[in-house]
Amino acid sequence: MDLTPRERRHEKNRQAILQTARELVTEKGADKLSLREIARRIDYSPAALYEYFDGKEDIVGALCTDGFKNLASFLNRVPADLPPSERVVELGLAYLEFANQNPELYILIIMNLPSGMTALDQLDYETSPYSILLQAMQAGIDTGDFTPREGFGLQEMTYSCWAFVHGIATLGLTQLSELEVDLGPVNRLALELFMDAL
Amino acid sequence: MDLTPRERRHEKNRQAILQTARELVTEKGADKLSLREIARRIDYSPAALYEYFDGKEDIVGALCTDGFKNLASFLNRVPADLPPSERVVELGLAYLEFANQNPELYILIIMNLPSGMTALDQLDYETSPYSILLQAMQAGIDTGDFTPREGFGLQEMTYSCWAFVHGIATLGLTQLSELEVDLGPVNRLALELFMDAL
DNA sequence: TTATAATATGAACACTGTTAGGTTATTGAG
DNA sequence: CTCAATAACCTAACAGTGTTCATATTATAA
Repeated sequence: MDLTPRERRHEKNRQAILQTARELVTEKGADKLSLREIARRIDYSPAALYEYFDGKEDIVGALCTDGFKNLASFLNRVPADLPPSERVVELGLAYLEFANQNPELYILIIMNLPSGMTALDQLDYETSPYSILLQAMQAGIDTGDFTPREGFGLQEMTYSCWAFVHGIATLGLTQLSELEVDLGPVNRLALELFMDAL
Repeated sequence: MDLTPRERRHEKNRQAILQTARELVTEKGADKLSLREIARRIDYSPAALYEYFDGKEDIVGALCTDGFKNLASFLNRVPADLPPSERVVELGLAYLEFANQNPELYILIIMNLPSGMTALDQLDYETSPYSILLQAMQAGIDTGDFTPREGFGLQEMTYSCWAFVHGIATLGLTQLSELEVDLGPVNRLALELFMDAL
């Protein structure tokens, strides 16, 4: 774990690049992310970035895995001892909170499947958003709060739930972004209703 | 309604540009859409496109409004005389079918709010996807199939329904695109379950 | 046929991501 | 401390991109 000064500098510069990229995305949108602009802001030549990343795709990839962890941390703030259906609702709202606080980043994450690593493949990550939800759903089934049906078991319930929240998030960020109404209460009601159906 | 030869030619060229743009999007993805490539394929100089469109944004915009109409036509194939909850399920599945048949175009449409014209603002269009769903939901309320609640009336029910289907669509196209499982049956079950909750 | 308006072009500008080759700075070994 | 090795960095260039403008070509209407 003890790094040489050189390695520390390297990591520092890497983070500076990533941080600048994040800023650029949040203030100008994902499509306007530019390597040359990053280089300008941290006083590097464009080519220098290739000492730290393989290219633009690599930087975006790093931004995504980073964002995923951040999202997971949002979800982990939800108390684990809530009744299952309540917990799932809170997980959904936490997910939506992340999306609303980091709109451009969220869209970037969603739209960018990190090259071969589908979100479902991150199942092994103990802290991955999907597996967090999966565990909560399992708990709900165990307690009898959720009733699995023919052809609609744990996987399908989790999938549906994820899709619902995901849909609310993207809809709010794209189609309804100019709507000034606070959809928080509505979303809570919708999620609770959805829980009743499971 | 009678157009001069010149106007006919103009419209023809416009459509050629749009058609080529569509092809380019569906085969290479929305982010790889290039004006110069369009020009190459229809044997025009890049600058000539500006005789027919104001620029790239304008072309993408046209592609979107066009796609919206196409989506609406998918929805309009759903029989109008079905029982409301069945009809809404079929509307959802038709929506998903459109998304799966035109994945890149669907994402383009969703991600591109046509400059100030929010999807909800298209409410006046008699044939807009949202208003089609809205009417179906209203019918469901009238027949007593859907029960409005405190703070969760027609608008909110439609919004939730839209979000759910939308979430399934985008999730399938982005995160689960490599999944070879046919999600059709699962989606049907999920939608039916959702209807029961309303 | 000719004047006018609509089309189309070529060349340029300001960008972008990426690569190759050369230069400077840092490091660890002798 | 010296010196070779390597990491870090830069300049310049290439191949793209969207967009603009002055110019040329073409088709239309008088």
